[in-house]
Amino acid sequence: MELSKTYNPAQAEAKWYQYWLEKKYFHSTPDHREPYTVVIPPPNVTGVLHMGHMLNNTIQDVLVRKARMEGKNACWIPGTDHASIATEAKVVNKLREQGIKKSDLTRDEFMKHALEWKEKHGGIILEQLKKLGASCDWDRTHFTLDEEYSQSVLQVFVDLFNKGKIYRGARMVNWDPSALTAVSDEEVIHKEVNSKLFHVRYKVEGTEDSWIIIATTRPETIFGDTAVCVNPNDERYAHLKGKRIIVPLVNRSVPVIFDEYVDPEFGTGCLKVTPANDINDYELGLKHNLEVIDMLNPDGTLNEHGLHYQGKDRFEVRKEMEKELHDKGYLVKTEDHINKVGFSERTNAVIEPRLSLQWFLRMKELSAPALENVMNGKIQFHPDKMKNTYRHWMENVKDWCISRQLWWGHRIPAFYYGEGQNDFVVALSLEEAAKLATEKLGRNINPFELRQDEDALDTWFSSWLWPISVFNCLTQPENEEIKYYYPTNDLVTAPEIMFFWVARMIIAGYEYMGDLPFKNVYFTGIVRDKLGRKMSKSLGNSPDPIKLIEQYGADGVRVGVLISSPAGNDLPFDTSQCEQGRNFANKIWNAFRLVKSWEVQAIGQPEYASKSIAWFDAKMQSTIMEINDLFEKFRISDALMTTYKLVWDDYCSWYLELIKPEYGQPIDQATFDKTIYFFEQLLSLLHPFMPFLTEELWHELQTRAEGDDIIVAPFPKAQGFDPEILKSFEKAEKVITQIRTIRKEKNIANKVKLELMIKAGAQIDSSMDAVLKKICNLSKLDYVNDKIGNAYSFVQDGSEYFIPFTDDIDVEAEIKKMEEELNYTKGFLMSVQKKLSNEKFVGSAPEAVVAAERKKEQDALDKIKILEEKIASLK
RNA sequence: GGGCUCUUAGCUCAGCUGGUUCAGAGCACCUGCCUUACAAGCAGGGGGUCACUGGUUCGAAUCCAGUAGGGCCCACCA
Repeated sequence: MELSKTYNPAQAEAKWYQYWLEKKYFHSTPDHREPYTVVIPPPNVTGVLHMGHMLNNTIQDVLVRKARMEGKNACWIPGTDHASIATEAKVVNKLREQGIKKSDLTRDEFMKHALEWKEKHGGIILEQLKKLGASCDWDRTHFTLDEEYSQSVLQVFVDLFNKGKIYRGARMVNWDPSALTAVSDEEVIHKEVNSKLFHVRYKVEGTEDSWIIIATTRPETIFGDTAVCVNPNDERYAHLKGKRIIVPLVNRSVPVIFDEYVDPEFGTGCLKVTPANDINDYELGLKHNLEVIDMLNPDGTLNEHGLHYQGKDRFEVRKEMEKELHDKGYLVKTEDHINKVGFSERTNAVIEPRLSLQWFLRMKELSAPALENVMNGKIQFHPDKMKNTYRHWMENVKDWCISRQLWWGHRIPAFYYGEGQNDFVVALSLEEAAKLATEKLGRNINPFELRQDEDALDTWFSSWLWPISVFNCLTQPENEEIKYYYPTNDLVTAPEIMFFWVARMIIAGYEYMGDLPFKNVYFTGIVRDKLGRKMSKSLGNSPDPIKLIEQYGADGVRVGVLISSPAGNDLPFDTSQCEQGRNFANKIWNAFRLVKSWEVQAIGQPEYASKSIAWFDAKMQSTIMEINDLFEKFRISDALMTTYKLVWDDYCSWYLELIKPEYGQPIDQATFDKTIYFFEQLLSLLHPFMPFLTEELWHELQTRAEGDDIIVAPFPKAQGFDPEILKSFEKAEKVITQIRTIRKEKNIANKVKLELMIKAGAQIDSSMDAVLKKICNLSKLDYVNDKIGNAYSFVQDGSEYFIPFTDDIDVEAEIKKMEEELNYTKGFLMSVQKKLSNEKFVGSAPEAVVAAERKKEQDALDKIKILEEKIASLK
């Protein structure tokens, strides 16, 4: 059958993925082998694959496949995250389109809709990962809202509550008025925005015409003002001591308070205080015992305190108030101002500080072992410098607000028996709660008297248990699986979620397992477009990964995303990289076509072939050492590049060209066998990066016995090798390049045979002569004692090489070329001699270094001598 | 504002504890080639005061200090 000139990925990909699944190669159960475990960073259940996932999961698959080939019991656990805010927002939107308001639904009804949504869209992303070749154990797919998983989340909540780590309290939280929920500090993105600084005058109470001017960016919060604050050292306002101020529009009388918090340099040095709507003002309020007036509804509109603005959104109010304040003579001036505003990561709404009752987790003590064991290297970060960022956060860790005012999530297992702030118990079930309440109150409490907390837990409060709960350790303690697979080995994730997820998993690991959750954390970079912008859906600058796979093949895309993506570095992605990957796949395919085309016969092995085999074997062994070393250091891109060069340059460009029989000629058995063996070794090295192509060729090269598949073939280990062969070959390479250059410059076709005469220098190495003869298409290779006239010549490693003219040449040009080389060598010699004449250098540098310089000097002198003689002879 | 980090070829990056792995790789570029594995290819080639300024040293891309400019994280200046 005629083989296609190019590799056709689509067919191979479908075939082999199915094959691997059928053979259960991805499936893992505990056995006697060393485990190698990776848990996937669970993508949003309703998400679709983007380039970030591609990068992240390709790296994981490379690690997992390599471990599997190394004979480890590789287990890569997939799954999805319920992503409460994001998913609930999607469901709410969808319902709105259908004319259904969330507020019209009961919690159960809403959950039903959400689950339907999840059934419909859930897990698309996992199907997409299969296209990429991800070798996850799909039998172990988890979802953070699954029953058993949920059970473990609630158990942890109850446990931490009982340990006194969880408390409920009124706190200023980041309120998302769009999602109607509190969000954590980490979910708030601060951005600089252009705004206005409004200078508004407030009248001093009891005076006719005495005013103070306050600068604010948020005039609408005037309705919540309960004080005016100045710096006690500010002379300008000393006269306000004991005075009260009338807040404009509302005509509320508020006290003047003095606090060093106020910066006299900013604005007018006079601050309006709205404790309900600003975190700093809140602190001031606590300190100075101020009244708290919240003028905002949860959805960001003004409430009854907003008077005639009631029901209008805060931003609309700001605009209208500018006019009203101006018309009524309160607005002194406005000036442009740049300030930072917090936006919700999920909904992009402007975050409002809001006072509310929330649940918190005390972090300080809990996080101590997590900090310690990263800093002491028990858990390693790649790149290592990420530790610094981690340390900074951990040392300043704040309590974690774990409640969210959402339904799509784990409902907080707190049950209220009264209206008081502390009239509740925490338990795993209603019955248990009733029992506890009965004990607590000393009177009988029935389950139906209890009311469960309406809030759900922050999504990260479930994902922080991921490496533990995928093995059901909390619900089935000490089970075989957790004992076998935990701690997991490597975690591959994005630096953005170092605090959200990585840090908290480490915390949970030490708290619940008494041990680290993973040994290595590999931080990928952010995938950016050509212009350096982050690839995102909203910008529309992210290519569809599935289309890319269709276009370039999964292997091509995998190579494309890995080829220039060192750990921790951003990946500036361009589809041309996938082209490079596809071309590489094609190159390998064609190497296979060549090998496949040979006819094997029982003939003797030529010397050039045995030499080439010896060289390539040494080259491959030394490169395998390098590759394994790079893997150990998690330098995945470099490992790929090193493999790439071994295959393309050394195997295809050098080795195959060397041993290739002339057209139509057969090849000897020994050489053929070795060539196949090398090919198989290379395919094995490539398999983690390019799983489909390698499996395809593995089976094309030979008919295989049952179970002889590359996915479980041993990953090559370096054998010993003779470095001298590598050196000899390197020298030969230089000579070959010289001859090729002559051919090109003199326009001598490759098929024209040439003669080569060598006047050997002291360091001549003739071990590769057969190779030289073969690849340079030489009819003759002889050693001579005297120079050859009428020949092209060059000097390499102290020996002179001559190629007798095949026809007339330009002598002048030859002389000119040699004179140029002579000049360069003389300059080089001078610099070396200068160094050697420096007594301090000779005195203080190590002997080896001085000796090396001396050798350089001698070599240069030799070369100059040869060149001068040559020029003379040509003249 | 604080902390961390970076600056090497047109682009993306290697260069460990200062000296033959010292100025490198891949891509891009230029010049020849449609040579029966591969033009998604082959062969050859050009290209960098290693951000800047000082210092330490016989010797600095490499160590130190400062300057400039990026990036990331944290932070309550209305």
